[in-house]
Amino acid sequence: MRIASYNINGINGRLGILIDWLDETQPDAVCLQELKCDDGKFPASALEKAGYAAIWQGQKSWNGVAILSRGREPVETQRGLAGEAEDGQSRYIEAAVNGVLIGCLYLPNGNPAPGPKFDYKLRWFERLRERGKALLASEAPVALVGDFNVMPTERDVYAPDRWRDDALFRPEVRKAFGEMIKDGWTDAVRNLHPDENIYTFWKYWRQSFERDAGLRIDHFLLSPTLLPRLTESGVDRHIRALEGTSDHAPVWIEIADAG
DNA sequence: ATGCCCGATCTCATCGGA
Repeated sequence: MRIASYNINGINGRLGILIDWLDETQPDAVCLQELKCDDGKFPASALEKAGYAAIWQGQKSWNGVAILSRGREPVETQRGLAGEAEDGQSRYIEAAVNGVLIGCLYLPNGNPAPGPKFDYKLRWFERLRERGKALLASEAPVALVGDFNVMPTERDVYAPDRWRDDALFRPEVRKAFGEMIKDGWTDAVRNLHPDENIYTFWKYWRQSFERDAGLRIDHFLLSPTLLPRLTESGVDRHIRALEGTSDHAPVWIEIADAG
């Protein structure tokens, strides 16, 4: 079973790229972030023609997350995170797909830091952590998938010293990610490739992709009950090279069938 | 130290992204 994550940065503006990539790589489940469209403008019928059922949590202009499932309906288990009643930002949706519980998330960017946006990021991270604890306690096979907006280690940044004070790399945020690892989650891609420089995002500016000046910020956190089935991971870098593409590349993992 | 490049928006400029 292939599970992919893709921050598409505007789903309707890049629908052709998305459909072609689905046809090419045929992931079984896809977590999308930054839809940048409200619920009514989500391209459900085009995706259905491509063979994918979907659930989504849209929002006009910003944010927005979706889970696609190839050939079967995702069974929604939650949308949004508890703990902040006034939160109108669409950043979390969760569903069971083929026996795996998948939480699709788009963690807040948090810049500028310090400031209210950074505070919101840290609160959101804690709310995710709480949801994660409940999922771990269930002992279900779970993957928390998406754009975490954090580089967990120096290896995940092309130039760490330039990012020290950034909301994606500040100690508070890396610590929050580390707390989830302590809770029992495993960073799937890093687990398979401990010593490689792997990036999933490159700025549009200054020919970042051509220079491979990237960041690894799109992650898969696996529960201990799912981790033994992890076999492979990769980044579809050729998608980032296309004209009119997102600033993120799709990332994927392979999960073996349940024993 | 700042902007660069992008998408969305009732656009001709601003915000948010990371």
